[in-house]
Amino acid sequence: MPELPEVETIVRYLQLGERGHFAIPGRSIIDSKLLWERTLAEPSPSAFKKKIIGQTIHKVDRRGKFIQIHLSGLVLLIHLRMSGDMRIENDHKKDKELPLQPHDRLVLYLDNNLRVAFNDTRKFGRVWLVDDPLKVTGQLGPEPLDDSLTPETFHQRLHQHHRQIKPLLMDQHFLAGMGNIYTDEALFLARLHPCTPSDQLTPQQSDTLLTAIRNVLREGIQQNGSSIDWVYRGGNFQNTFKVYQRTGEACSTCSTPIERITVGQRGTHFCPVCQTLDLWNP
DNA sequence: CACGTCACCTGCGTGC
DNA sequence: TGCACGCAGGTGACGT
Repeated sequence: MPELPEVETIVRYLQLGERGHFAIPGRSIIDSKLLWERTLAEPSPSAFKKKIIGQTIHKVDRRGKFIQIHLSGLVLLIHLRMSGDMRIENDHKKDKELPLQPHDRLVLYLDNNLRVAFNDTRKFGRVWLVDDPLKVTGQLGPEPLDDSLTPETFHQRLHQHHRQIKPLLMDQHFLAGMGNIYTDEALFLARLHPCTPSDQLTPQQSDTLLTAIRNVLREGIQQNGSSIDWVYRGGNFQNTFKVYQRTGEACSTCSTPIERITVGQRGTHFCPVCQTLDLWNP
């Protein structure tokens, strides 16, 4: 489910709640419930409970695909992996607690009767409670939407590797936030074959690629993310996919059927005519 | 260093 | 209807 735009959508939801209700900044945490132990990467379940109770939520932001909930001196980091989601709701009326949902893995109880649930069907998601978020996010590459990443730097970084462009873009050490959907979409916009060696891009192609990446991410954020599971949140990006999961459909540019191949063990969608692999390009 | 394979998990769509 | 199979938005540990 979540790539950068979906994580950004969730972060905004945690910051603002819905229609002005359910915002979590300013609240304090009065209890926690861990329903699946392996969800918690760090620290131990008992230390987690002890440390998190009494903490105040100061702000929520994002680094790559990590949600960062800044507390009083500690930071709660959440990675949604494939199927994670966050939900804020009214916990109880009087003494009766609302039943939890299937696949809820961790629940935080706030001081105003709200509860925040981390729900994760496939159990791949992870949560860390640490003093220094860089312990977890320190090795991430640059934020693609940050202006400090210039086209020149991006081009240089591409040329520091000799790798297929798609797996490189999805490598979180190289760039933080790209996933399978947005990478396929960006490569289509930039007219680059997913297997193009990263050090063969011309400065012009690198520039076009960075612009394409920023365009798909911004569009994704504007549409509140992509997935089917996100419809309730207003996510709409799936309706704008040009290649992802459109195998066999006509390319929007040249009408050639979109192809699906496997690159780096991931399903990869592209137009074989618009996205040619020219290994001899100047 | 680049790349392949497997592991971690559950659920859904497809085709027999 | 039942069932096997392939596939899924991510990542990290290994082996070559």
